[in-house]
Formats: sequence, C-alpha cells, structure tokens
Amino acid sequence: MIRALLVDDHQLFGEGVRSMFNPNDGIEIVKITTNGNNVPAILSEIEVDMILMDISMPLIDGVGVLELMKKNGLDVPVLMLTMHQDMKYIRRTLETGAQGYILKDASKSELTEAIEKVSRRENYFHPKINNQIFDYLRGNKNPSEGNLVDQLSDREKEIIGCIGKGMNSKAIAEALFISEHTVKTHRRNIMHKLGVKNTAELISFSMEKGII
Amino acid sequence: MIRALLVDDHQLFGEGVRSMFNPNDGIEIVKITTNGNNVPAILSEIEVDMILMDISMPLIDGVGVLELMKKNGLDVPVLMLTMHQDMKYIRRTLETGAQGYILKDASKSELTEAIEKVSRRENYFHPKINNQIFDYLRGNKNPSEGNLVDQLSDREKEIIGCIGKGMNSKAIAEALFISEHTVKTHRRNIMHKLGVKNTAELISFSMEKGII
DNA sequence: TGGCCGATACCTCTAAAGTGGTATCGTGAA
DNA sequence: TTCACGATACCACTTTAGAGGTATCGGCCA
Repeated sequence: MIRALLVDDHQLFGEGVRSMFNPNDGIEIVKITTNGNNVPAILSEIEVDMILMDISMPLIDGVGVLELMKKNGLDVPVLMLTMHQDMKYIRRTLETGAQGYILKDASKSELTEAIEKVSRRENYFHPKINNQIFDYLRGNKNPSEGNLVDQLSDREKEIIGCIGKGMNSKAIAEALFISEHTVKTHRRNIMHKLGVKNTAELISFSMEKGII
Repeated sequence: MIRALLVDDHQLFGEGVRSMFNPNDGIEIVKITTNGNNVPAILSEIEVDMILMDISMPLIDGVGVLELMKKNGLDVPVLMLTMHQDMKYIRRTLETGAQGYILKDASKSELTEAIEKVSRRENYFHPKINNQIFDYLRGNKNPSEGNLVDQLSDREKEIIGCIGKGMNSKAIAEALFISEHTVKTHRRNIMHKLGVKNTAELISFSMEKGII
C-alpha cells in the first residue's frame, strides 16, 4: 500500500482524489492539507511514501513547498499536479527537483501509474508535458530559443505589474525608487524580449501568460 | 437519488468528484464528459436531474454549452463550477441563466447542498461569489452606477479588442474603415467610461472583466 | 416630433511612449 | 579571473496617446 500526502487548496479536488482510490488500488491518501506550509509538520507526524502536490496555491505554491522541504532536509518524492495554465512554471519546478509531473486532466489509470513510479523514486512525466521538458532541455543548451516569459527578470516582471496597474514611467520610478530613465530602459527591454509593439500588447500578452 | 451529468475537461477532477459520492449521499454522477459539445447528445440518451459544469474548458466553455442547450430547447438546471480565475466571467454567465455557482475549492458538504438545491431548481450561490452577484444585480437596477462594462457599446468593445492586439489608433482606423480621429474619440470615451488613466490600465481592466 | 445617444469627424496642444544610442556597477557563472 | 548579464542611468529624437474642445448624422423612444 502506497501512503500518499495530498497538498491542494481545492478541497473538492482533494476529497475527490481521496475517495477515488479504494484499498485494492494499492494507494491511500492518508492526509490532505490545503496549506503547503504545514507539510514539514505533517511529515514529522506521519510517514508517507510520496506527496501529490498542486503547483498553484494561494498561500505558498508547490515550488515553495519543495524549497521548504529541502531546507528542512525532508526527502520525500513529490509528484506535481499541474493544470494547463501552470505549464509556464514547469521549467522552474524542474530545477527544484520534483520527481514527476502530471496534468489534472489525466485519467485515474495515469495517476495510479504516476503515483507508483514516483513512490519508487522513478521519474514520471505526463505525455502532454513532454514537449515542455524537451524545450527545457534544449533551452538549457541554447538559451536564446525557448520560453519568452522565462527570459524576464524579477525586476522586469515587477515593472510589468506596475504598468498593468496603470502607472506611468514616472510613477513607477517613484514607487521603486529608481530613475525614470531606468524604468524606460526596462520597458524597452521587456517589450523587446516579449516581441510586442506597445504597452497595450504588452499588457494583454502578460495577462494571457499569467505574468500578471 | 439525484442523477447528475458532469462536464469538465479535467478527467482527474471529474473522476474524483464521481467517486466522492456514494449511494447514501443521494447523489450519483451518472455520466462524465470532457467535451461540452456532447451535452445535447448525452441528454437525449440518458435522463439527468442536473448538470455540473466547469466554466473554463478548451473546446467549448461552460457558457457556450449553456447557449447550445438553450438553442436545442434543453432545460436542465446547471450548477457552474468555477475557479477563482473564472470570477471575471460570472457576470457573463449570469445572463445565460445557470441555476447556481460554486467554487472548485468548496467542501463536499457545500457541493452536496448546491447540487440538491439546483436539482430542485433553486438558486445556489457560493458565499465567496456573493459580492459578484450583488454588483451585478445593483448594476441592473441602476445602470449609471455599478456595472461599468455594460455601459460600453459594441463598437467600443470592438475598439478595445483591437487595442489589446497591439494595434495603434491608425491601424484600428484602417481596419474598421473609420477615421483615426474617430478611433481617438472612442478611446477617450472608453477610458472615461471605465475610469482608467491610460492604455495599460484599460487593457488590464478589460481583461479582468472579460471584455477581451 | 423632439430629445438622447452612439458613431462619426475635425482641430490643437501637451504629455507620454517608443527608438536610437552609450555606459557603469555588482553578482554569479564559466 | 574574466565575462555575461541584470539593474541602473543618461541623452536626443520621433511618434503616439491623451485632453481640451466642437459638430454632424441617424436611430430609437417617449
């Protein structure tokens, strides 16, 4: 019997997955938490063979929980649960070292297979995200290609956020304690990186990609 | 026993919800489909008391399915399943006439209550979305306040769409066969109606509200 | 029929965005 | 220890957006 901890902020999804497995599946969700910050505490109390973890959560995201676990020296294999919208994070999470990735629209049999593999510390990647993995590996060899969004620095994303709020370059400069010139340079670099012509396209692109 | 049809592109979520209900809950998911286009065909084959429907789906979204049902004269109460990200669509879907709305992070008991109410053709609104509903109703009674979006004419929405694509006033003018002056007047009127300062805020507001 | 409003159009002027450069500094990777 | 890169800063210039007006025309509704 594989004992699994489920970390997901969607109660409905969590309880659904739990009741999906019956004893003869060889898998049991022994605990569900909606707050990733509780993971270290839970792991010190109960023993699990693997963790099923949602990537996008409000309080702390899946990557954050992974980092938290690393910091506390907790070594439990993790299967990340992602939605299509999270695809953009996959590269980030690959570096943090999850054991596998599966899409939330996978079937029960796929999930079962994934849980089994991950609990044995084998890697599992859902077929649909293979392209992302491939892009990532290729991107490492040739960073000039690949994901536009990941080319943005944190500062640049911060600037985009300000622009989206309707702030002009001067207001952004004052808010971030930098010169207006610097803000304009950032804007230019951002637009160049994302391949957009103007502010309107920048914002609509950024919102579509989930940068803001 | 309430017989329900579940429409959701996330297989895992669907199967999870299905196995969450056992016979003594009084609810049974008799069928799951990941493609909303199949709903009319399914309804002609099997009889259900209500439909649980995800809003955001790739092939056809929840609102589209509702419209499709209306067109085919199918009158089955629908409970919409929404995620936080879908909140912006709620106003749009209210007009299409779903019977209730529940968030995907609701608990099993909340879902049970919602399904029971909707199957009896009572309305159910999850507490977290009450504000949205309230805004909507207030907007209807007093159009000068509240609902900013509905003050926009179709032409104005069309202009917003063009701006979001990164087109400047000149390009929009050429595309719509009108003068650049006219486009600028529209832009000004739109910004005034929505109470935004600049293009960036216009686009981010419009995308949040689901205008584009 | 008279008034309201949306779509159209024009003028002028200022502010802001966008484009072309260059350059320094610190940090982290090769 | 170079070398690359992100964050910072500045200059000069063109284009566009934004704000102030005014005005015509056609449809809809009371």
